[in-house]
Amino acid sequence: MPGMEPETDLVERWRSLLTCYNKVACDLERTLQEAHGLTLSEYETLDRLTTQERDKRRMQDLAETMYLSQSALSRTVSRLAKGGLVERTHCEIDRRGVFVAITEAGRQRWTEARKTHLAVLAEHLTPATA
Amino acid sequence: MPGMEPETDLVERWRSLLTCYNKVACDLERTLQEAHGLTLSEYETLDRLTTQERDKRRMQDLAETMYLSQSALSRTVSRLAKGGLVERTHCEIDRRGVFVAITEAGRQRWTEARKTHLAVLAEHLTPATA
DNA sequence: AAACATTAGATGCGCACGCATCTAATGTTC
DNA sequence: GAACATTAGATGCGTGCGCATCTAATGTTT
Repeated sequence: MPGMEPETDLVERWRSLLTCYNKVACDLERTLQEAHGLTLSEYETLDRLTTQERDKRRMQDLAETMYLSQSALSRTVSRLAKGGLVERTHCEIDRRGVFVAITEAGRQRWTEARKTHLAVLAEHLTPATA
Repeated sequence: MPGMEPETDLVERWRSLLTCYNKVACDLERTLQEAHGLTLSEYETLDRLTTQERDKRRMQDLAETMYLSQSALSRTVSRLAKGGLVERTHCEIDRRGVFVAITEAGRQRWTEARKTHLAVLAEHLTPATA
């Protein structure tokens, strides 16, 4: 009898996703803040900016690869800019657009934070973690 | 050469977890709110109260099976109580403790919301979703 | 039993979030 | 080219969160 109780499976999968995610995210958030003064979103933003080869990214492109709402990303970039980890430059061709570029300080901060990030991840999801 | 690049794998797993979780959670949050006036946390709390057989649960026991901080759970239960979906009763033996019991209205609301919940889950994580 | 430590849960606080809206620039239509 | 629609990103607003702290009840020590 196929499809007997797929609901239970579904809910169970979701619950483990929920639990697992929150454990990791919470720990990451706390640890990154303590050790490097970065929010998880801030770290992830820097990460996108270093990983993707281009040195400049439009907000929009950045948004596509992220999980944040448009407004949340906007504010995250604002915070990073205020801290000097990122620079905003107007797009010449389309002056509505905004380019975001990581600064040297940003790259440095990211390099340090990366170790912490990896350590926390390793601690939580090394084996098969649902 | 074992352990060559476990870092990349680790980060990739995390990223997909992050993305997947946020998609589902965000949709769930929005849909549950619209259709039933429930927060995700509120729904999950009701879910714990109906699924676990006991009719009464101490805050502490409830907290163990959940992903929320103590304060967040406390406020979630407050909201549910204000809406009449849950009842708090003092524990006689240890008067610091608080029992939480789902009400008939709560059970009803949960029953309706469950359909929505399952539908959203099905929509997002039917196949192999990382 | 008086003083101290611990524990259960509530609450003040600051913060990041999503939604809706606003502003300014670009595209489109007549 | 003037009026309207659309688009990129910023901002007002309300909300739920975690952390730290507070309150009240229980345990423990002497």
